[in-house]
Order: sequence, then C-alpha cells, then structure tokens
Amino acid sequence: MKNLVIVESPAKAKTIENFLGKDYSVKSCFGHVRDLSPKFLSINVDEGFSPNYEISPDKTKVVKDLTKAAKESETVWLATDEDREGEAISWHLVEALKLDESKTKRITFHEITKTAVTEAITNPRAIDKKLVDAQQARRVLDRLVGYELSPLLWKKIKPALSAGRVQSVAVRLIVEREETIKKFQSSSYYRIIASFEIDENSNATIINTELSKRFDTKEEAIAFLEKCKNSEFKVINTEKNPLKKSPAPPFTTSTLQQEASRKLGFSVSKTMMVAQQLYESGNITYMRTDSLNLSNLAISMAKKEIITQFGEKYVKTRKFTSKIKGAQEAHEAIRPTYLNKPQVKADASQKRLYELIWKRTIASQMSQAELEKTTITIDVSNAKENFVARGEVIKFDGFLKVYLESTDDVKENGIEKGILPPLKINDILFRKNIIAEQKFTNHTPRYSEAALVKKMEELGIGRPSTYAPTISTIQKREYVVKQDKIGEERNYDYISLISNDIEEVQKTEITGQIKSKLFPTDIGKLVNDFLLQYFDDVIDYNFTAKVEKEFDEIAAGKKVWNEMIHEFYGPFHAKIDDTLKNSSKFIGERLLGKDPKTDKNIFVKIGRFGPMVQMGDTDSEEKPRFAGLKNGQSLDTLTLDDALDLFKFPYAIGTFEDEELTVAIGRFGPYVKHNKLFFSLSKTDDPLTITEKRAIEIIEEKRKKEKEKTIKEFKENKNLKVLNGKWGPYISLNKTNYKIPKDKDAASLSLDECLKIVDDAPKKKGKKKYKSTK
DNA sequence: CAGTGAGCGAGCTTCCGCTTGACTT
Repeated sequence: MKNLVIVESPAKAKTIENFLGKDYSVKSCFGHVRDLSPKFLSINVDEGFSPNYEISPDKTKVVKDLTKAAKESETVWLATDEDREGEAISWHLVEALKLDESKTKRITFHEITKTAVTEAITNPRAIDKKLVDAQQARRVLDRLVGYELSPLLWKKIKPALSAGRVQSVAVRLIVEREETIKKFQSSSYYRIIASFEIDENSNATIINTELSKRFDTKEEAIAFLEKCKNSEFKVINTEKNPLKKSPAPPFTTSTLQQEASRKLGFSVSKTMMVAQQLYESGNITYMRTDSLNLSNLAISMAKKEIITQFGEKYVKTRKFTSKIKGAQEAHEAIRPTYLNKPQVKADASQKRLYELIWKRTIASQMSQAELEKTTITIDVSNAKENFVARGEVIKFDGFLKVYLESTDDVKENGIEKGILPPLKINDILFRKNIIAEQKFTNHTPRYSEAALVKKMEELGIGRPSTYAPTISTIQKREYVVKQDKIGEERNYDYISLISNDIEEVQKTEITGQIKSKLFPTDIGKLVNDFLLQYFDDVIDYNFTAKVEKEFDEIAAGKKVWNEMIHEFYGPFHAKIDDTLKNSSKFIGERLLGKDPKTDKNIFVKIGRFGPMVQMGDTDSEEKPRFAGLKNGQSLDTLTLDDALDLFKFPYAIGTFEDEELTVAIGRFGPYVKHNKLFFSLSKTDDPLTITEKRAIEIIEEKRKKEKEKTIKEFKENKNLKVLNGKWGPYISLNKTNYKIPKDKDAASLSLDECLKIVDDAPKKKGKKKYKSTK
C-alpha cells in the first residue's frame, strides 16, 4: 500500500477510505495510544517535569498493527483531530510507531466530506510541537493535581477518595447549590387573577388577566377584592408588538445531553451510549463535539429537505459560531448524516434521539418564527392597579413547525397565552370572577446531570468526551447522589370574589416533588470543605480558565510548558507538604452529647466506611461502640436522639419458622436477619418500627423472587442451580456464576452437563481488578 | 453483596482526555 492514513475513530476511517480510493489505506488508532502509567506519578519533577509515557495496555495491539502498516507504506498521513489532543495523539504516534519523519505528514480537517478530506491531502504540514507542549502541560498539570491531592484525602479523610481539576469543581457546584437551597427562605405573596366577559349577557368570550401588582399579605389582597366589588373595568390601552424568534443552533455534546434529558428523560450516559450507536451505524456525525458548525454539504441537504417538506419560504440557512470558552471545534456539530432521512430504523431510544437530532438540525436552517404579542390594560375604577391580559399569536410558524428548545426553568402556572378578543380603548368589561391566590417563591432548582454539564461547559471545565464520565465518577465516589424527592403537601389561601361574595378557603397543593436531581453526600460536603480550606485556588471556578489561557500561550510559543508547570507546582506542592504535616484528621467530628445510661460521649463523624456515630472516646481503654447512619440521615443534622436510636441495633423483633428475627443496619442499609440469611428492607420500611409481620412478608417476597429466578435445581447437589439473570440463564455454584454456552438449552441441562461447564470455565482473573472498577 | 469503624502496618486507592469493544456470570 502506498499511503497509510491514521484517524482516531474506526467509523471515521471507514467513511474516509471511500473518499480516497485504492491507493490509500485508512486505519484507526482509537484515540491516545500512550499515556502516563496509572500506577505511578510518572513525572520526573526534578528533571523539568519530564513525563514517562508508556503504551497503554489496551493499545499494544493497535500500535503493533499500525507499526507494521506504516513500515509497508510509502507515506503515513496523520489525520487525527484538529485540536490540542489530536496534535498530541499524532506526536505520540510518531514516537510509538517510530515513524520516519521524511515520510510522515500531518493533515487536518474538521468535517468528514470528500472535499474537506481531499483538500487536506493537498495541504500537509509538520506536527505543531508547540501545540503538543500545550497538551503535555495540560496532562502533567492534571496528573500532579489529581495524584497529589487524592493521597492527601486518603490520609486526612478516608481511603480511595479522589480529587481533580474537573471533578472537584463539579462537586463544589452541587455542594454550594445545596447550601443556597438550605439558606433559602420561602416567602409568600398573593397573585390576583381575573376573568372578564366582553358581553354582559353571554359568557361566550372570556378574557383572562392578571393584576400588575402582587400583594404581600392576605389583608391587602382582600382589601383589593373589596374595592373590586363596585368597580368598573375599562380597557385603557391595547398594544400590539411584533416579535421574532430564531431557532437554536445545531447540537453539540452538551446541548444534546440537555435536550435529551429534558425532552426524553435520558441520563447523560444513556444519551452518549445511544448517540454512539447512531454514529456507528452511520446515521449521525461524531457525537463528542463542541462545534456548532455544519458543513456546506449538510446545509444544502437541509435546504433541499426543508423545501420538499415545507416550501421555499421556510428556508433560511445560517452558520453558527461557538461562544463557549475554550471550544476546540475539531468536528462538525452533531447532525444526521443524511438530512433527507427524518427517521431511522433502530430501537426505540435510537429512533427518539435521532428524531431529536434531525429536528434540531433542520430547524436551525429554517426561517424565524413571527409572532404578534398583544397586551391589553384594564383599569379598575376604585383602585390604582391595573389588570393586564397578554396574548400571543403566531403569524408565521417558521422553525417552530419542527422544533422548540426546552428550558430547565420551573414554569409558574400562569395565564395561558393565546388569541385575545378584539378590544378597543374604553370598552367596558364585566367581571366574572376575581381570585387572590397565595403563591410561594421557589429556591433555585438542584442540578440535574445535564444541567450540571451545561454549567461546567459555561465555566470551560471538562470536554465533550469527559462530561458523562465525570458525572459518573462523582457518583461512584459517593460525593453526590442522583435522587428523587417526594413532594410535600402545603396549604395555601384561595380567596374568590364571585358576584358580590368574597369567599376564603384553604386549598392544598403538592410542592417540591423532584426527579433525578443531584444531591451532595456527607462525604462530598466534607471533601469540598477540606479542599476549600486548603486548596481554594485549585477548586476556584476560574482555575481552569486561568490555566487554559496559559496553555494557549504555550501553543502560541509565548511560554515554555514546563516553566508554566514549575510556577504552579512550587506553591502547590509546598501546600501539600504543609497540610500533610500540620493539619489534623478532617472527619467532621461533632460531639452530640452524652448517653443517658452510661454517661459516655456520643459523636458523629466520617469513618472508614462512611458516616457513623460513636459511643465512648477513642482514647479510652474500653473500645467505643459504632453504628452506621441510616439512609437519609446526615452528618450535620443528626441529633443525640437519632444517635441513641442507631445504637439500638441489632435487636430482635420476633420469630419465624422457629428462628429468631433480628433487625440491623449494615453496609447496604437496613436488613432483617433470619436463619443466617439477610433480607434488605425496602426504602419505605423504618427499621426502628418494623413489625414481625412485615419482616416475614419481606422474607416471603424474596423467596418468591428467588423461586421465579430458578430455572432448574438438582436434588443431588443443592449448591448448584440454573438461574435466570440480567444477561440470560447462568449456572450458580457456591456463589460463583458461570456462563452457559450459546448452543446449550438452559432448561434441559443435566447435572453432569452443568458440572462440565463449571470445569471448563476459564479460571477467574485477579479479584483485585474487579474490585477496583466497582 | 453483608453486620465493618481504635491501633498496628502491609498494600491498595487517585487525575483528565482521546477512543471502542469485551464483557458482565
């Protein structure tokens, strides 16, 4: 083969191969092929921070294959992405494949079209070493921060924690949002809404309005209603204003995650998984991008499709440019590969996500929507306040025909905007009813996963390829949890004026009900407090923006990368050493009081396995008693009474089948123990008040489920079972599971066959590996 | 899954960004 072209993604390789013809072989390197070893710091701090790179274990085969292919080629074209990471990937390829510089060429393109690719081939260049240095600075900085801060946390707080430039700021956002919510004081006000009839004798046409003023107290609201009793209501102003709305730009990774979350209820990782499938099946362009750009080819395809479907006047092509800090724009925006395909044949999730992408892309090239806003002001003769009616009429739908972006804002159930009846100044209206409704101010909402991504992108923290992994990391570390919250009932005043009667009633509403929002945990809060106290500069919201600026200077040749690192590392490392030596354990310990029975001190603090209470002093001769906190309890709100309750476990609640039933709280929450077996309580069971009857119910439920799961049992060997699991049938023997070969029918296996499968199964690899990924 | 928590000390944990399978048992 004459030419070897190397790109990052295999799907991209396949597409490009078709553009270039038979003289070119296109292969993929699957992203970075070398990195710092995860086992060590791998940076020679005293030798100019020189990094020790090694071929990543999962890339040895790729490197071997590419080295061979390169040897057999006349020219190697490095076509990795056109950004800092892409440049570094190319440089690492030169090093790892030991490429001969004279036959190596670097090319870039940021859209996968035939023109872009063939043009790139005619404009090769050398590797930009300054840009590579900027990437090395980024890599080394992240490693130093992550691998020096994390061990400090292990020593001062608890093992296996982590900190980093990106994740720690993400946690901070969630912790601080929770603090503002905690501080928030809801206040109430009275909103007045009124409906009027245009004609005294018929109720055919009704106009809904809201008073321009909101009252702070019930008395003021009632006083106003009193005034309305004998008032005349007269139109004193009508106003019509044209309004134009423009479509949102096409999707980037971050906006796709947000809209898929709002419109389809997808988690950030689900969106990425489904998008990956669409990408691999050739239905959409690359899904990890921060670019808003559409290729000319895509725009003309969109134009054609819009004309076919909606007509010429719905077309308005546009080029969007990114306003996001640090956007690197190595790809196109996320769009359908073929815009004349509004749907794809695939599973339900893929179909829905694809349609969303199709609509958003098409809408971005459509005409503005034209609306007319109408405002009618109504005078109240006995009061100085006015009622206002707002209407909105779509004159031309434009892009709204296809797509409207959603928002995260909580909607106040206001007066719906629609067409208003034709009214003139001095028209008299007839009061039908006027209602004063008590309303409450709401705190800022907690972050959803996607809303957090949006915030991170605004701060320039993280990249399209890391948003989803970062969000799963901070959940895996148990710094934050994704939770629902059940709403609470709340009473509110509802005062109506109908005819001449003012009637006051109390109504109830459900408030504060939320789904899948991020809450900080005790550990998350504690780690954040620690970092804030000792390393506030690193978790400053502007830290990334500040270092990004320096990376840019390195790329521009105005700064030397390891000098920049040196300037950061000096004070940073000194602070690490100082904190290590001079600060005490940081475990949020709080004295709650004394146990009334033993007079021993009771504390709450973070232990090796999370939040716990402790009875007795650590330095006393007698070993203290410990107990874990229940789900939903928190380090900073736990009371002495809560703690005393926790020390009641384990306790007996009755007997079942001649065996004692005991309740306790363990590693995985509250459970009932019966005959050496454990049965988890459900979230709605309170371990302090659970009855014998309920415990037995739980045991029988679990037994029933076990039974349903069982496909086959053997009298001869009680330990061996054929079970039905998440990934289909499998064999379970002494708590170890074995895969059933695809050509075997699970239900008809004999005991001997099962034992043969167990014997033939490959021996388990080191257990450590499994634990670390858990 | 499993009922731990001091202290002793071994040996472990950890970052961000670029990419997919292999695999879950």
